[in-house]
Amino acid sequence: MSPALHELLSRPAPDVAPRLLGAVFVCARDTGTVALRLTEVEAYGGQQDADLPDPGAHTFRGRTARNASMFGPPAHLYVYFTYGLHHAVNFVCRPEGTGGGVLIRSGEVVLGEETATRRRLATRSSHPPFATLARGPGNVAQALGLTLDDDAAPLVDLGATPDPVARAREAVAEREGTVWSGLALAEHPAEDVRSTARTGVSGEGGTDAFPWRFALPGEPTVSPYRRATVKRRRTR
DNA sequence: GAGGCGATTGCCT
DNA sequence: GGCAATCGCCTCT
Repeated sequence: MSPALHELLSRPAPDVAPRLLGAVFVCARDTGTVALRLTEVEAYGGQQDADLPDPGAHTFRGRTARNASMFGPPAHLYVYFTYGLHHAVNFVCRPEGTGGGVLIRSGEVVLGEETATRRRLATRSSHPPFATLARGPGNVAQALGLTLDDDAAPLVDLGATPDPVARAREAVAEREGTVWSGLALAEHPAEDVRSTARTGVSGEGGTDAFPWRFALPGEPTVSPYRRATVKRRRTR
């Protein structure tokens, strides 16, 4: 892979995340190819020796079997399974070798709309509106066809171009018939980026102390903000 | 070895 | 706005 993406993802996640908005994330699978123009991401920091320990991150309590890939080389995927039914995907970052990542929260489907729709219909009773095909982390993973099998998979660097969508299309054609994931960066960073507290993160990590959710304003594909669910004791 | 609960989603009221 | 669904990681006993 060329050094550009690797160099970018070697930086701390909060620096990387806003730069990913507008980039195009391609996942080519046997079951179809889908590409997303990223509109919403969240940064998750490294462990104790990062500048700012991140209590909202999976890395916070150290390396485990589940989060091992987050401590691996940058420019790889970290896919995890949660709530017994959803997958979510991160790009692994590496601030000073402490682990970290950028959660892909939402994107606009720019390639493979039919495939994405078919995958999403597997768990829905109604046809998903276009803007919701990849809105929310669980929906992103489902639309792209990502599962735990894709954890630690490498991210192919498709370069930085003025037209990442076109670049993604070219790459899909070039690599027809193979299974791969890749990222085409936008040549220029998005000018208008909104940062807020992270969605669904409980405790201190979900407050304004960590304004590490980044989104493109005005995009219909950006997920609504939700607070972390309040813990309720099970009543037998 | 057991139990709590999560970087969520979609349907129901 | 409430809450069920559903599984496995992680913590504590």
